[in-house]
Amino acid sequence: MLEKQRQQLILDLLEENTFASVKLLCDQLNSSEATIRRDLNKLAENKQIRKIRGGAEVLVAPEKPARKISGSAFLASKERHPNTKRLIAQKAVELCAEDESIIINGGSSTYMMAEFLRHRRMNILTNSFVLAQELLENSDNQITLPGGEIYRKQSIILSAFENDTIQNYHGSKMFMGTPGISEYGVMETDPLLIRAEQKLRKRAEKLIVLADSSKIGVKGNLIFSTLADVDIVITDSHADPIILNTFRHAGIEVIVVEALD
Amino acid sequence: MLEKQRQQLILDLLEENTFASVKLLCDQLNSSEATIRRDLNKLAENKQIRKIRGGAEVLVAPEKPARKISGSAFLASKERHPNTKRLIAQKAVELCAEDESIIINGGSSTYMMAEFLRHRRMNILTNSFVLAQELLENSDNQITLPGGEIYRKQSIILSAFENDTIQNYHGSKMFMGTPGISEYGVMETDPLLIRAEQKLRKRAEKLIVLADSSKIGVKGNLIFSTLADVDIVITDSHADPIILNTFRHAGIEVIVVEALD
DNA sequence: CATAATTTGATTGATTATGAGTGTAACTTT
DNA sequence: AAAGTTACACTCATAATCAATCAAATTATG
Repeated sequence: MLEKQRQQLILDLLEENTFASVKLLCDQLNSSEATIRRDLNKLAENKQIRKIRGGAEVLVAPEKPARKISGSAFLASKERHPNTKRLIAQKAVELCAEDESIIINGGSSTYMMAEFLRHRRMNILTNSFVLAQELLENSDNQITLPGGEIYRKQSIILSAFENDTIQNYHGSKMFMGTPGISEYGVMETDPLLIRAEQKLRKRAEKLIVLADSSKIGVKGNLIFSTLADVDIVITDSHADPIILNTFRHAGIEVIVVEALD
Repeated sequence: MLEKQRQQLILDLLEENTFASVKLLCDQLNSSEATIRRDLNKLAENKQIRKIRGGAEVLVAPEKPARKISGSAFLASKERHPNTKRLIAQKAVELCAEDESIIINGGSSTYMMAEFLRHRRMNILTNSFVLAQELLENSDNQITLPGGEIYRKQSIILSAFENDTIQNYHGSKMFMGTPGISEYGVMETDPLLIRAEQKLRKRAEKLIVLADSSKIGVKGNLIFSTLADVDIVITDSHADPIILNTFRHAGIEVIVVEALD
């Protein structure tokens, strides 16, 4: 990770919390104590943060942002292929047996699984606060959450530390969306989330990626996992067949639903 | 690939991610390090990007996305003394300073604290899913959750295991309601909840009990903690003064608000 | 087709960032 | 007050990044 990028993430984390310990930052940013300390010194020199024993805090409490409360988290997001994504989500749920234990990583694709989980009765571990909310209200599934602070930007629970409840969880499948999947693997954009998500991955036997055709072949961003670590990809019929064959050669089961929009 | 084309792709990639390392750009654009560096130099000369060690960043950071929150109504249980309980909750919040770290145990009494936490900015650890929901939507407080499954009966998170995120949490105060408090201590009805709640208790310096007059002197059920472990009791003016004196003798600070209904 | 101009990629050595180790200071616990 | 723990600044060896140089490859031009 780049120095500047790391420092920006430190600022972001402080924005969320007003305070962050050195240990937490090491954990979150995957860097050594020495590096984090150097970063904190630089940021403090530039009057961007205030160093305090054990970590750092924001200089001035940030402005309270005007808040708009509106419907569900992802309905607002301008999705491009809502109907196709819905079909993909449905197919994902169909892969699950009753009473199975699964893991659902937060995101707009996986959020759509909620509709089809309504009349199921499974054990679901999810880091998505809004999905947990939805499932708690409109389904009979057993919901488990990882511990941690709620990352407001995406209302996802950020488990900072290694020893967490989820270490005792075992899921047969983990479902996740992605901004892109290619021969390089599955991508993720948020450096803060990626580690927590990879921790989730370890708790599940199989990884199932929900990726509509606009995600197929898209590279860039951070690599969440290699193709070798992916078991199933669910996509739609507009996906490039050549790339899908690459996936199949990598031992991935590719499920194609019909593209609707 | 043409030079101009390559440089446009660099700009596109930066637009997406804010940062890009030289290595990543080499991979993405299939070019050598030297070429990428030359591109970056040109783009930087034209003030299209800013070079940083290891890569480049966009000139102006993109706006952070607006917060996404979904709404959910909490069905307030038909309590017997809603106005008095509200006053007690208000008094409880008044005990807290800005930026304090506190723990709020789930329950109908403590849920009412949410209204008064609206314009505060504190670090709040709570096992109450609905309280977390409410605070996430209507306050700027930092919310942390213990890991575990959601106990539907009370929508409280049940941390089953010992090694949890909350072991790293430290709160100055823990707030809790109770079905009864007497010389035997603070009571709790649910055997499933009591252990998880006692674990929370250990993470806080002081224990503050919210107990309207109908709870004072009530025995029975399970003992959550002895009086020796209680620091403050907030109750109303209908409470039996003799029992309140017992509390004071046990070293407890008793705060009495006026009974309204 | 040959030659010049430009672009590219590899190599080099200088510069800078990183992580581990160490001793000291600050804070806690006993 | 002493012992123990944690945070911290410092040094040093290693690794990564970078600008400069030069040769090879590509493209343009007469």
